[in-house]
Amino acid sequence: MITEAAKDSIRAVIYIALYREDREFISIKEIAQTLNLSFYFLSKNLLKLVKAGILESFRGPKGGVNFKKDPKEVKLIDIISAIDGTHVFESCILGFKECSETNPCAIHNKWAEERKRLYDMFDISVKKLADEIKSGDIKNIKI
Amino acid sequence: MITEAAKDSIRAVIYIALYREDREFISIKEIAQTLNLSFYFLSKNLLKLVKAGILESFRGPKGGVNFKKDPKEVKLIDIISAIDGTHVFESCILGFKECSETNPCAIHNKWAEERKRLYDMFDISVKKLADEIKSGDIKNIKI
DNA sequence: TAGATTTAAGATAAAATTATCTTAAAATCT
DNA sequence: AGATTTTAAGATAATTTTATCTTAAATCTA
Repeated sequence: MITEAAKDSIRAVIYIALYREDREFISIKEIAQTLNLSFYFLSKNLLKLVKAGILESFRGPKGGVNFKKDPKEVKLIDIISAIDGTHVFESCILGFKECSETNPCAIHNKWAEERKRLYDMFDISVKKLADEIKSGDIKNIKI
Repeated sequence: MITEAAKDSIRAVIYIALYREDREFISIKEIAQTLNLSFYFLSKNLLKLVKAGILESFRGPKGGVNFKKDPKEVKLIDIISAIDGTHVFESCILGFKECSETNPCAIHNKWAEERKRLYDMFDISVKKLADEIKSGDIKNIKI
């Protein structure tokens, strides 16, 4: 559905939103350790978010990453888009180049609805998610 | 979402349901050529369906594959299950081993609903799909 | 029976994803 | 200034998925 790279990145971004508080930058090492992720793999993936303009980074002691865009404006779908692309949400599930309402594959109608729902599921801002978590709307939450 | 192997296999199985008529076996070569798939890759994948008891096969001229189970009893989810497994439909989208109602990840509730819907989307028999196609309920269909 | 056809099985390789390491560059700290 | 910390960039390798080929086994046809 989404790659490991996208999963890790989503978790990292939620972590940043939750724990940045008034810090300038959060080190990738801290994120990787806390979330039990590979520092190497996470570094590469977060770099993609930096290049996509979602995060900014800073080198040296006190360095790390943080949001460049306001987390209100960053949606999970933006993370997935920067890491995996959006092909999954836009294309035929049986792999046909030209699959549409007028020229459908055998399950076009069903999948067309579901892929929209999936897109909508990820069309939620990191800020909103972080707020839900902070407010305790979700108990025993884990990132 | 599902692998290329699963996509190809679903298309092949629909093809068999549509075009087997009263033939004993349909050759993999015919299927691959008609659906524009790799004969090699398709052979390997259909063999998995044979081993899963969904199809049966026969060697030699007049050989090929055909349903072992009644296509009424074969659902798309069974194809996906035999090729990809059902992990996608059962597991946390952020990759947590123990993600549940009482111990949820940040998007557990949303994903729990969507993955059920996805499962249900594939919980349709090949016979039913083939009938929908034959009856013309779906126009300009392509397999 | 000999040759042709078709799936079975396993070897090999190409491509994509994930994982790890090394070196460089930028910033900080002493 | 020199050592340390941290991201950047690129090299390398492991794993998984996809793709292709070869040989074997089963079956049919002539």
